[in-house]
Amino acid sequence: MKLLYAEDEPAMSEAVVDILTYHKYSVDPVYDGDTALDYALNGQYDGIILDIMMPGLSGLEVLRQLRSAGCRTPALLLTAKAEIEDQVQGLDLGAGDYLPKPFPMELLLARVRALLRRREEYTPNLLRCGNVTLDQKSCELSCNGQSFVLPRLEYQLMELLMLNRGIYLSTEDILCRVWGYDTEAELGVVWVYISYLRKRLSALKSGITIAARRNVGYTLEEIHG
Amino acid sequence: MKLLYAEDEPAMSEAVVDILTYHKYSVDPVYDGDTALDYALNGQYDGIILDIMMPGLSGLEVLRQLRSAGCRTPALLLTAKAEIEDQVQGLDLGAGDYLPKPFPMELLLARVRALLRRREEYTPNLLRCGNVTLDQKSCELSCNGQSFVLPRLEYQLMELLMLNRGIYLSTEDILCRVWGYDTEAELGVVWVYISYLRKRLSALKSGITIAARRNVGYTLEEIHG
DNA sequence: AATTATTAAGGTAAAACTAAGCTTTTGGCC
DNA sequence: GGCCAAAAGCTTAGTTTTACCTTAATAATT
Repeated sequence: MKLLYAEDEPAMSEAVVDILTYHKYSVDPVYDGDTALDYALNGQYDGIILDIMMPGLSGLEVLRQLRSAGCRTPALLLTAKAEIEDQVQGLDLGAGDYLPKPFPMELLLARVRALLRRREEYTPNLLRCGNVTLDQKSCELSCNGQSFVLPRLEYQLMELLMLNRGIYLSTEDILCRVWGYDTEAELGVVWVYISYLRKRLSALKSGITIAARRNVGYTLEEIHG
Repeated sequence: MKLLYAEDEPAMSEAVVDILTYHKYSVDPVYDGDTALDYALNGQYDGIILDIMMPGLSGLEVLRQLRSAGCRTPALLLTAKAEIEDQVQGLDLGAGDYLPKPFPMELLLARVRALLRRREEYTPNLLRCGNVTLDQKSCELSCNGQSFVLPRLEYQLMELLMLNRGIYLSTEDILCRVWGYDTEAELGVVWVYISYLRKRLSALKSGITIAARRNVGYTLEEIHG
């Protein structure tokens, strides 16, 4: 589970990151509102924790802009001053929850769990392309009633392609975004995994393929005709 | 995609240039503010990355002067000190984004993509000459409903010609600007590619040709009469 | 032990380049 | 002006290189 955590006070941030990391969450800490907004819009998070009082955009403002951009990721607001007005405003903006500082860590963890549970109930986490679906929770690639549970890298590659339909992603881009920019792996592994996915898509008799353009990259494409 | 990157610290610069080049960006590295301003004003860039702390003009100052000169190229600011005041100032000056050092390379790449995506929304990326169009994203050369996807070198040559309509470009110039100033290739290869493009333009029954002037160079020309 | 990840090797088609012979232009010379 | 030769430009066919694809073998995890 990937969380975004915006908090300007370093000591506070470090403590919370430690506790969340210890509990197996993957946390991206940011230290101001503008960065938080940027990360939230460009990254794929399961939940967002926002301090309200921050340099730049306030947590409330970040949330407002996120929602108006169509982002539905559940959010939890933190604040030093437990003012009613802020609370109301935050909840109106679609914050799932609201936590006044200071708070015991147990409470934070409980809230985070609740936040993520709520997400799981409502969001099916299904990516779709043509007649193929990819379940982001179970990593199942399905089509025509059949399905595979994809291994980690195959899944991540498929997800990347599905999230970028119509955009050609270069081999280097893919390597960097799936394997990490500092990976030791060579370009060839991307070709190998593209090949694996193609095999699966054809085994499912899916209506989509991975199209390649020399010197450009790969993208998902529906077969028509 | 062409980027200008101003950074005074050599190790940092080299690392970033490497990673950007690897991802198919064409990067011009400069090492101080004055040079950055000069390049930005005289070159054609799709994006500008500026370190704030630099000898000579600071990144902020470069940006200020650029904007006041009417340059709208999207910019990304980098800085060691994540100071609020700088950030606000930078964003007010029309920097599209702001990235505090140190940062993970993935983040830089994500920012650059976002920066250029924003630009692409506004610019249609279509070059036109007569009844022929060249799509700078998909490399499609189109006319009368028909089209070719051009290979890399043919595309770059066509782009160069389209960007310099009415100007005669010498064979040496073309070799240097398409193949690179340090290429091993001989002049003849330019003639070969001119020939390829002429063949395509005529296959499309286009209304333009590549005109040659002995001892001068080549340019695109509309056929009339 | 089984699944997943990576490397290595061999193949293919497209793209890039070379070389050779051709055509056109230019300018000197009668 | 007309002729010729040299230079410049043009085109094609064939070769080399690159990028991509696939499979199989090996290594690492679980």
